[in-house]
Amino acid sequence: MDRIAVFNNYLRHQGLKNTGQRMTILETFLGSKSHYSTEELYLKLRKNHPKIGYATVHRTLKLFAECGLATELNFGDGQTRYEPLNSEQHHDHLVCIECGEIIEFSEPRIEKLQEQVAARHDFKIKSHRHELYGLCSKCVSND
Amino acid sequence: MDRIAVFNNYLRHQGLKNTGQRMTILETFLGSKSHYSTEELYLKLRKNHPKIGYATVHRTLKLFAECGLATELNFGDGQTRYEPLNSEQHHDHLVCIECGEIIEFSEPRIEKLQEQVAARHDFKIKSHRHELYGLCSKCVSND
DNA sequence: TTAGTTTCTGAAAGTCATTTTCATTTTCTT
DNA sequence: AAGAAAATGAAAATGACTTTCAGAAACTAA
Repeated sequence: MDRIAVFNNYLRHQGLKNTGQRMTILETFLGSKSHYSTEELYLKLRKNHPKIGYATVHRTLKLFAECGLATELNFGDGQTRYEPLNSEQHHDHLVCIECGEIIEFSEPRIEKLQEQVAARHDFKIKSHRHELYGLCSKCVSND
Repeated sequence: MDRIAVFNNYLRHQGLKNTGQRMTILETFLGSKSHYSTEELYLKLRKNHPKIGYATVHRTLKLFAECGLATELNFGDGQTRYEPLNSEQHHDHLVCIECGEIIEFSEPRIEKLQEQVAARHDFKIKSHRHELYGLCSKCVSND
């Protein structure tokens, strides 16, 4: 089942309607590997679809997150970002505080240790956030 | 050098002034192990110091963060929280999504692995954020 | 297909935490 | 003690996000 089908299923299941705007937003969102904020996606969409409003983009991104097609990210710049879920393996992020570049990483050994930490505290993990902030290779050398 | 001296040093060094409000806020802040939001600290201060304004509390907390006396935390509830830096060992957080409890943990092996990840990407870490969200022991058993 | 019901949409207004403004007060330096 | 610089508190502004609402579009049943 591809991601468009996932979304349609979710809509039907929730008694929601499939609209042109939602499809347009989904296609644009999936067709990029960016970590969009609502604002950024809205501006990008506006070029070809000037009639889609900000509120619709916002509401639709939240729908993506609800149905598991996107993950909400927050890198502390005051804007929530949405990452398309590529059914790829789980990953976390390196965030360059100079140029804003976002690099994905995964480290199963860290995940393991997280589980151990949680077990130590009788804590049941539902989700986590792990971000490393600093300078990417380009910005390190330009300093 | 105790933490009050650290703050005074910082003020002098930046050409800022030492005021009664700043000292009051610092003492109250340090005299608790909470993870205060601006709002919470403001309300607590108001009991004994009703003339200290919200903006001053806010500005002062940012000063604490600047001079290293506090760490800004964000657990996704829409409020920035400030944690007094106890010159204790670095730690990260378990956050209970049911009752809001915040548990500190530290795991040097995770820190090590983070460094390895960064090295892999030629990335220079300046700071990081690592939070595990889920249910604390109490909330797990009440489910 | 169509009427009828429900949900959507976009624009504008509303929230809420945070930040800034500004007139006045306080601190610090000579 | 006087002048210069910064701080304060109240109120207004900001900015991301969320809600409202009236008209538009999508679904459903006959």
